[in-house]
Amino acid sequence: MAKIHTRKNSTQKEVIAKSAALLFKVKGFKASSMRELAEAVGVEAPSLYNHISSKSELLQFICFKVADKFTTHLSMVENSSGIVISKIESFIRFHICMMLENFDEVFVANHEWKHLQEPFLHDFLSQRHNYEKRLVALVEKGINKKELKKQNAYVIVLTILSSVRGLEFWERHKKNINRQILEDTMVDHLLNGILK
Amino acid sequence: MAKIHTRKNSTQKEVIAKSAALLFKVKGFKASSMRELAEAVGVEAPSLYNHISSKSELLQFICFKVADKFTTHLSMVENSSGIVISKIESFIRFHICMMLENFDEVFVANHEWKHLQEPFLHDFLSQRHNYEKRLVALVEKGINKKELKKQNAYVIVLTILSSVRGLEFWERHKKNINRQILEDTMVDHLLNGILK
DNA sequence: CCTACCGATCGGTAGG
DNA sequence: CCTACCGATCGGTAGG
Repeated sequence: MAKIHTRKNSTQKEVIAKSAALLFKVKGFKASSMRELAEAVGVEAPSLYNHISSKSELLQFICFKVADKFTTHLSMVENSSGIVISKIESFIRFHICMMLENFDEVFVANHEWKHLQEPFLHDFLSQRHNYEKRLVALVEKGINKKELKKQNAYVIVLTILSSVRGLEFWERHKKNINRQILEDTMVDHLLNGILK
Repeated sequence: MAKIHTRKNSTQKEVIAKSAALLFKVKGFKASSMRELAEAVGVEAPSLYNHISSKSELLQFICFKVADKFTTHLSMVENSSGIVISKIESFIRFHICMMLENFDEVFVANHEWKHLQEPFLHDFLSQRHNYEKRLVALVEKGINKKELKKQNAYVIVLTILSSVRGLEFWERHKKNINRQILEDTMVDHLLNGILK
């Protein structure tokens, strides 16, 4: 009985968070009101507070769920066998996949994190910084092993991360182009630029 | 006398817009209050309305100033002589330059345009769409002339635009790396990925 | 889950 | 350029 109660609560929280991600993406965190969110969910605004403690907590929930997924995948890639270049390809394809399949949440994590409250803001930025550092280390490993051209590893990581993030602008054109062509063209462009 | 009055007004409006760009960048448009802006400028909030008509007008002013600069430069590139690849290089370097020298305004135009009111929102998006279309045409011309690999031109434009926009994340690290290295590494990475 | 409601803050105006 | 102020809206609470 207690178990069911808990499960039902967390499910409803996830329903709210899903609506919140869409709303925050479209209007931005600050411009989204709890009354709008309540309407999207189908309840009155005060009822939301039976499932969440604040508007801010919703943003935390969304941002850290996204951050965890990226971190988890990177750990997997790091621990896998294979050459560096195929690890980089795997990480690029995962980013593209996340952009296409969890668009609202990834968008919110990318654009609205600045509205996180401390200590969550610091934690989030620290996680992101650590993520970038691990990617730089991966690229440097590829350079040392002569798999990649000798270039500034940080700039390369910046370029790759930015490019895949740019799929935000993709949404409008989703129907006009095949996903596989998108993914392969992008991977090819990004890898050919750094391959030896 | 009338001339001086006009000039003084427009100057003060530009001072306000400059402070607004910084504020909107740091806190976002919706989270920035006119009282904060007034404090940054050094007056009381109602005094701002002697120089601007609304908070929204400030956002328009910033966004369209940026859009105009990009459009103007692209026209120049299109009308210049030379091979396509050097036109693309010129456009990449101009974007990098804008990111580094008009960071606040470009950031706001990139992130806060969604808060523009109609009909300005429609106008802005239409300008941006037109800009992208002209870039796609340029890349396609390069492909037809066999200067570039045969690939989907839109994905290439998307990748390049996103990469240079990614310099937003650069600011934090400005002091740690030489600007010329940044620019050259990025141009090299992006061009080598599409060169034949 | 709801109705009723509160204190804070917002963009902007009146009037000088 | 200022002081004084307004109506609207916000996130969130009380109480049932």
